[in-house]
Order: sequence, then structure tokens, then C-alpha cells
Amino acid sequence: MREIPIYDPAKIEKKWQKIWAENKAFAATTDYTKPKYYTLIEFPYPSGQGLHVGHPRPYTALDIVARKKRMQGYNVLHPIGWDAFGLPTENYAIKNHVHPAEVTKQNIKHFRDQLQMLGFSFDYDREVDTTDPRYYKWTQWIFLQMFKRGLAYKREMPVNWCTGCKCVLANEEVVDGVCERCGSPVVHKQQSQWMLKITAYAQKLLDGLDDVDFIDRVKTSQRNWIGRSEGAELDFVLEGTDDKLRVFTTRADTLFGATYMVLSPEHPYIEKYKDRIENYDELMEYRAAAQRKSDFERTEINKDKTGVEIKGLRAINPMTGTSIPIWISDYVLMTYGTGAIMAVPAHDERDWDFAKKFNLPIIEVVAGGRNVQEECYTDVATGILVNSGFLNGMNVADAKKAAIDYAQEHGFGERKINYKLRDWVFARQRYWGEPIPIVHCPKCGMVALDEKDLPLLLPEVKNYEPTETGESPLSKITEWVNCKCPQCGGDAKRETDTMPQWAGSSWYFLRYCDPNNDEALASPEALKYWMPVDWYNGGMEHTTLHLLYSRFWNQFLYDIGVCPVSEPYRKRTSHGMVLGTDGQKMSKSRGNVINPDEMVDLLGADAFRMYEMFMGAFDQAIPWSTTGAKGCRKFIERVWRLQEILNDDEGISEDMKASVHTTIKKVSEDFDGMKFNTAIAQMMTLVNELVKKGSVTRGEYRTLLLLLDPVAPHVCEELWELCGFGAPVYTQKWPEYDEAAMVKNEVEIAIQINGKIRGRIMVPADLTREQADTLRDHPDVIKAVGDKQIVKFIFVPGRLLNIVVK
RNA sequence: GCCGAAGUGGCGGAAUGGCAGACGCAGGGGACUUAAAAUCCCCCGGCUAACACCGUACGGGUUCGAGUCCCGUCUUCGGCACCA
Repeated sequence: MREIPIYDPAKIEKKWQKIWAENKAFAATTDYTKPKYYTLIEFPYPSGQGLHVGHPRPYTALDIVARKKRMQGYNVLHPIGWDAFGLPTENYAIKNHVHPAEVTKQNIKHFRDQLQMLGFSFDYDREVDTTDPRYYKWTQWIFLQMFKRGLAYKREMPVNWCTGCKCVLANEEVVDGVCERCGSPVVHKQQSQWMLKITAYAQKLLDGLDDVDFIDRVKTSQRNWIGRSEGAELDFVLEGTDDKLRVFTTRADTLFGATYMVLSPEHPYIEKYKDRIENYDELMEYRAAAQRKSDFERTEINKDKTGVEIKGLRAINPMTGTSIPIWISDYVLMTYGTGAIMAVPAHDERDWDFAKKFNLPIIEVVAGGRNVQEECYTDVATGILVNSGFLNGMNVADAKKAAIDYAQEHGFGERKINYKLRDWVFARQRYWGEPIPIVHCPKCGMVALDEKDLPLLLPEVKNYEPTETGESPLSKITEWVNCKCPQCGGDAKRETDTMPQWAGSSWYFLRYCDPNNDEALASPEALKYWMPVDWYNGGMEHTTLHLLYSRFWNQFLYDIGVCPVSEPYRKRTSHGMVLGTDGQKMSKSRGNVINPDEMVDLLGADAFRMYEMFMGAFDQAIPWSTTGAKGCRKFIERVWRLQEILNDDEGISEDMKASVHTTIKKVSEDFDGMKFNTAIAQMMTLVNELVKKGSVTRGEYRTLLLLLDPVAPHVCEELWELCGFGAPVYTQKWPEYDEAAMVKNEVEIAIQINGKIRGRIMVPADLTREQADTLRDHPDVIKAVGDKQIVKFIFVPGRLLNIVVK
């Protein structure tokens, strides 16, 4: 047995990190003739706490993919950057009286050091930082392009106002009626807001999903969020006027059963017909009460319906000519459809509840259910129309079509598609964000800054706290706010809102392609070569918003000819969370947070990386186990000690051929299929075999190190060097497997009688179904069958023999 | 309520419809050692002396054969919540 050095991860990890950095081992080249591969992880928010053990899981996974693709000859772009604008940094700055830019600088350094400690093969020459003016210049530029095309606009609207952050939140940031970030109550407030017209892209965002390789649940959640629904808009004449009340419905077939209507409490007709309405005050009271509730309360209390009838205003059902009452209720939302509905209590749960409570008539128009007076009937698949004039006898689908056609012919309606998706509130009254490059001119109105004046820099301020009025701290810097109008040259004022954190992350993948370009967000050549991202991995929590927003920006940039592809990501996967040892989400308050620095001290970066991958299925949440992680350290030491039994044979020994090639195949396929845990298990199996055998050839060791390198790169490089295998592993080629070498001569198969195992026999590996008939004479088979009569003889090559007897 | 994912040993988890529990952790036994650590070998779902039998949330079904497919039920987790 040979004398070997001691495995000292602290030493060899530093050594190789230095060598990689000095040689720019992982820099993507600008040789656009080579095949490319673009791997992307969601760039982190550099928080003050540093990395937690959740970060390295997706990073290691795509690092494995990137390292393997490089070895397979691809020009790989595997970049990293910082999504550094945002509230926690700003709050820290307020509390500690430091400039957020200073805090950001420190946090980024901390994060970068930690990532380097783990040996990720990022191309650090392409780092981007969303708070860098050279970066946000282009974030502002994209905003201006949207503004010029009417996709960025300002509108007076009720906004979610966080009483803690003193700032407007997107609907998506309000969770259970409180601020997602700080937990303070959220109230409604009227304010003029910057909006991005993402709704203009609803259908494109939906269609684009057909051509990309996202896991199904991601596609589903995108589709649900966009929420396309096909129906019709129909007009109901207001009795005694020439005016019409427009509703949206997906159930035009049930029009004969519409026995009343419901308006949102904010519906403009209440003002318009104020003089005709007898109980206006009562309605106002109801509206005020509804507005005091947050959206959450309005929609959460769904057990008990409330509402008030509008006295003095009625509508005519266009099918039946009947006069029907009109109510207001907060279950009808002004923000969806037309803010008014026709109520068909017999066939809609909500309408049914409402009708029951207020004693409104329920008329069955779709037969097939039980008594609609007692139970609502909503089955559209089997119902047949009744009490509906010319629609009688039709199924629901045909009746829908016929009803809408009729409405169209008679001029009271048309087909209409609605989306739940709403426009994106795109402004924060905060300091630490991209300034919106717009000037308010008393003469010219809202004017875009000249593109040559970008970036519009964030000015220095003394105090980062938002003002009590809810305006951004920028509004207090008069020398910055007061400016000249770019159009007329007169006195004007700058917009003082900043962009939300989502802005910088909506296009960063484009910047990585050409991060130092001052003439464009990236050169057309670079974008054409690198885009789309081949594999994007991120958290499940970003599969709705970030994914939708960034796809929207990319599609917009495609439409204006900046980006060469309409869909930015070819493949999107999501990783599972790393939970605390107690199976709960890690959090400071639970005290179950695992610190990666300590783990690397204890295990070394290679074992740490390996455990992150070995702990379980990549897309599932798994609790951390430090003792489990030690198992990976043990495995690496086992690989290290293979040196002791290394012989001089450069080839692969005959008896190991099948195992080695099976391992190459399994590891190659499993890395591509995100099954990192089983790839590692296979390598463990191979090592166990080698240890058992007591000797390993240089050829076998080489192959093992090449396969293991993406997971545990430092130790593999070190062993490679110790064995004198030549140029570093990162310059080597990925091994290929030989299907023929994997075939064994003989295999053990199971003998089953009526599906129960009764023995095992060795048979030639290539035994076919036809040849298997000879097994009837095999002594073990004869014994197993006994004196029973054979009914059926089933042979599965290489697997088993099942004999059905009676 | 709706959408999605998932229920397999003490634990993390493996299994193109074909020998359930690969691989690892924890545990037990042994070797080596003055001793310990490390390492190596053996055992490790239940019930059994053994054979047998029973075992993949529960109840049915399809099949020569089901953890895997179908129907129904329950539970857990994640997301959305009156979207007409």
C-alpha cells in the first residue's frame, strides 16, 4: 500500500480557487463560432446576513451543469450578479446612518467571498450590479422605450399603502392584508401611480409558454396568473332610459335565468343615476364600509354575502324582456370585467348564496341537477338547456355559442376575452431604486429625458426616510427636483418616484451577454449568440411574478428589435428549499439556521457541495442533516484513499468495464436530468466496488475523477495533479460510455410462480423470449412448478420469468 | 373552495408496469488498537426458530405482474383566493 498525503480541504480548496481565478478558467469566450450554453441562476439579493445554506443548492446544481458542458466542448456562460436595490438595505441605511451604496458594497463583497469559498465556476468578469449607474442606465432606457410606446403610463388609482414602509405595494406584495416585507397593515389610498401595461402582453405571455421547456407546474402557475377566460360582454337596457349596463359573462347560455344584476359598489352608474336612485345615501354608506375593508377582507369573508338593492333603477333582461332589480355588493369587483354582473342564481354558487340571502328568484335554465331552489347546479359538461326559448334542448357549449350569436345579431353583445392579469404598479416612494427618467413640465406635461442624458443618477441625500406625505425622499432635494424641460427648456420638475426592485431583475440575463457595453444594453451580436438562456433555475416563489415580468420585458424588447428572441428562457426548473433539521423553514426566530461558513469549516467545500446535491431530489424541500453531510465527507476521503491501491495500468480492467461504463452513462444522464442524488449514489457504488476489489487502475481513477469533478472540483483537481494525469481537469474532455462494454455475459433473473418469487437463476444476458422456452427444462424451474399445470409462460429478458400455473 | 405537488424502513431517500427499500445517515455486532478516533467486515421493514406470510396513506379496479396505470377517499405541504 502506498503512502499518501493527508486530505486537507482547507489547503487544497484555496489552492485551486487561486489557480482557477488566475487562469480565468471559467470565463466565457467571445468566440461566437463555438456551440454555446447559457446557464443562469437567479442572482441573489446581497443581504446583510450573507449566504444561507439554501443559496448553494441551486448554485451547485447549475455549477455541475456548467462544468460538465464546458468539458463537453461548449462555450459556457455561467454568470453571477447582484440584485442590490431594495428595502432591507435602505432600512439598514436609515437605522445606521450609512449610505445604502456603502452597505451594498460591503454586502456584495461578503457574498462574493462566500461564493468563491464554495468554488463556483462563475465568470466573475461579467458580474452585474443593478445599483451600478452603468447598469441602471439601461434599466431607465428600457423604461423610456415603454413610455414612448404608451406602455408606461400614470394613473390615479386606489393603491395598497403600507403603513410601515410608507410606500405603495403591488397587489402581489400584499399577503393576508399585511405587507409581505414588514408585516404592517396595508390600507387603500388614492394616488397617481406609474403603471406598466403588462396586460397588453397577456396573450403573448400565454402563447409563449407553448414553445418553452418549463416544468409543468411552472407553466400552470403562469397560466393561472394570466387567467384567460372566454366569454361575452352583454348589454342590459336600464329601464326607462336609453342607457345600457354592460356585463361580462362566461355563461351567456344562462341568460334566460338572469333574475337580477349586481354592480360593484364603486360602479360609475351610481353617480350617473344619483337623481333617480331613491336610497342613494344607503348605497354610499355601503360603499364607504366596503372601501374601509382591504381587498383581503373583501374577498376573504366569502361565507356571508352582503349587499343593498338600488331603489329606482331596474334593468331589462334582453332575452326575456323581464324587468329585474339591480343590487350592489362588494363581491363584484370594479377591477375585473366591467364591474357589473348578471346574476344567474340557479347556476352560479355566489349568485345562489346571494339570492338565497335576499330572497331573489331562482330560475332553472340548465337541467340535469337537483332542485335548484335547494342547490346550485354548475355542471357544464352534461347540462341541457330548459326554460330558455330557442336555446332549449341544447348542451351548454352549443347554447353559449348560440346565445352570443343571437346577442351579436340583435346588437346587444359580443364575444370577449378577459384576463385576470392586471397592470403592474411600477413605482415606489423610496430612495434606493432606479430614478424614473421623466420630467413634469407645466407646459408639455410628462416628458421623457433625452436618452443621451442617461443614466439619471440617484442624488446624494442626507436622510433616506420616506416623507410623511408618502412622497419619496428625493422630493426634498430641490436642486435635483428642479430642472429644465427637455422639450421646451422651461422650468420643470423631476419625477421623484423610483422603480420597484423587480425592474433590475427583469432584464439582467441580457446584460450578462455583454456586461460592459456603453452603447447598448448589449450588442446585437452578443445577444444573438447567447440568447436564449438554455437553463434557468430559480425558486418556486418566483415562478409567477419575476418570471412573468422578465418574460414581458424580454418580449417587449423583442418587439422593438433589441432582443433577438421573444422568450428569454428555453428551460426553467425550480429547486426545493433547504429546511432546518426540524423540518421547518429556516428562520432566525426559529433558531434553526445553518451557517454555510461553519459547514465548510467542518466538511470542506467539496463535501458541502456534494451533500447539497445528495440530500434528496433536487426539486423537493429537504431538511438539513449535518451527520448526513458527514457521510459525503467520508465518501470524498474514500475517493482520496483510492490512491493507496492505485496500480500502473492506464486502461480499465476487464472486470470493471461494465461498472465503469454504466457509471459514465448514469452520471451523464442524471446530471442532465437534474437527478444529482442518484448520480452521486452511482459513483459511491463504483467506489465501493473498487475498494472491495482492492485495486484501481489509473484509467479507472481518471474516469472517476472526471465524473466527480463537477460536484467536488477541488479534490478532483488535486488528485488529478497528484497522480500526474496531465493538464487540469477543467481543460479535460467529459468521458464517453461504450454501450457494448456495459453488457454482461450472464445475468441473474427471478423465477416467479403466479407473480410470487420462488427462486433465482443465472441465464445468458442476451437470452431472447424465443430461446427462453428452453428454461422449462431448467431444474430450478421444474422444481418451482412442481406438479402444477403451466397456463402461461412469461419471460422478460434480463429481468424475470413468471410462470402462471393452476 | 380552486390549482399544484406529495404520502415508501428509525431518518434523507432509490426503483423505463417486472426481484420494493439502491445510495447514504442513525443503530447493533465483530476485527484492528494499551485505549479511543479513524478504518475494515457482518446485520439492520414487520412477524417468525425457520419455511411461509404480511408490507409503498386507505378502499376498490385493470394486469401474468401495480409503489408505478384507472376510479373513489383521507392526510400533509405550497400557491391562489367571491375573477362573473
